[in-house]
Amino acid sequence: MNSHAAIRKPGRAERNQTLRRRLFDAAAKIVGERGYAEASVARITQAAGVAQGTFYNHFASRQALLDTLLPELGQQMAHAIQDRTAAIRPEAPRELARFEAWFDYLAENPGFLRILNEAEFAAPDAFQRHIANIAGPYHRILIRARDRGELGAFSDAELEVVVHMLMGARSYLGQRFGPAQLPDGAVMRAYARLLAGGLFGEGPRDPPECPPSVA
Amino acid sequence: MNSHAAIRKPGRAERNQTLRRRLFDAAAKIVGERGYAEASVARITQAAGVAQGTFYNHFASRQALLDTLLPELGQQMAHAIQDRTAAIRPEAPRELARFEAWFDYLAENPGFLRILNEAEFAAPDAFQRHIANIAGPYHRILIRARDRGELGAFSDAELEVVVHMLMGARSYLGQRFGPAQLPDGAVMRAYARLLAGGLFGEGPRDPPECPPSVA
DNA sequence: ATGAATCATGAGTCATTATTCATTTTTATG
DNA sequence: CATAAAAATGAATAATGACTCATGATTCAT
Repeated sequence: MNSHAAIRKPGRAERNQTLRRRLFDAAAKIVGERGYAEASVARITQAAGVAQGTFYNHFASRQALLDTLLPELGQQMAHAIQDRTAAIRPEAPRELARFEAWFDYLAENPGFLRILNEAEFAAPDAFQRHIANIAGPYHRILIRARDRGELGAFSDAELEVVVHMLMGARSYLGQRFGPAQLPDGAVMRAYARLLAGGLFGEGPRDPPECPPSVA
Repeated sequence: MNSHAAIRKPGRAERNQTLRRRLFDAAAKIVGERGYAEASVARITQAAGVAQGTFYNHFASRQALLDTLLPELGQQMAHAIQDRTAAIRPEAPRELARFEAWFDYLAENPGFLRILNEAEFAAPDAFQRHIANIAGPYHRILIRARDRGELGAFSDAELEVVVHMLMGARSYLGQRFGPAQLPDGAVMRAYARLLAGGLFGEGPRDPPECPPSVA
């Protein structure tokens, strides 16, 4: 039914999808660079190259679009990290790989961290959904690792706390040490050391092996 | 010169201070409860019981007031925590006390966390200043503790990373487990365990000793 | 007390925004 | 091609908000 040449024949549904995506991408770019407050309908539609009224044929309201941003991009981020780390065992190097993948993702998607962090206030529902999306699977991963004997004896509730600690740590580190602000790999090393032996563990089990009993 | 009765004699300077404080407190309350966006000059002045124009006799602009919120309240918070933990030694229990004091402070000042976190976007200069105010001394404290031999062999740069990890962890935990949302003291226990032995430290030196291998 | 400086007031200005709607253009169908 | 449905348009609406300013009150030094 597509004539004989499949050159240009967008079709109404496909066209709608494309335009919706254009608006979404424009919003993501603006929010990532300048924040939610600057993402007015006027600016978004201008960046997408359509008239203001068009916006409301694709989204019920400005807030509706803003609420879509984080869940969608967040899933994208989660998949990017999962894909790179799912196969690694045991859990310790896998967790380090997740951490590294997070920074790589931030480097490739410079606007993401702002979209994520500011969402807590500019799109609270989206933010809660995202946190649940990430924390839930993360929690289950740690529980399984513990059951395999690869973690300390944390309870389920304690592991949930750990998950939020690690997420908070990533968020702050992402802001502060975004591109490459610290000498060499101090960020990775600090993270690895803290997870491997804690802050107060006498001798970290990295270069050596076991703490020398009393020293 | 105050007559013989020191009843009421505000004086211009003192009065100005009082009014400035009234505006500051009103803003802090509104921002803490409803966010920076809701803290319009109209609402602030109404809450403070003055006319809108009065605002500009005490602050150069709305943003100027918003920019003073976090640094001032942040110092207050820092002192509250310092006062309760400065004397504790060694560093491990002291760090735990800081953590506990943070949650106590949040419980007593419910608006603070929002003022802090949203400031990253609503008052970026103030936010950076606050982070520096907290991270700097914190970093020095950890460096001294390490030099006393109470920490693992972290480098200075690594300790800076640790500081930001801990700050991020606190921020996230504060949001998610604000009043008392987790069964008993799982938050404190998880924090203590992670700092004492890391996430992957085989046998944490707490209640049991080793997980039952396979179960 | 008096005049000058300081402060309080709130109505008015100007700019910005989300959203609607009458109209036009495009797309699909008979 | 003709017609109806769907989508695009952009000007109009209505609300909000930061900031200004002319006016009037208060404070202070003399």
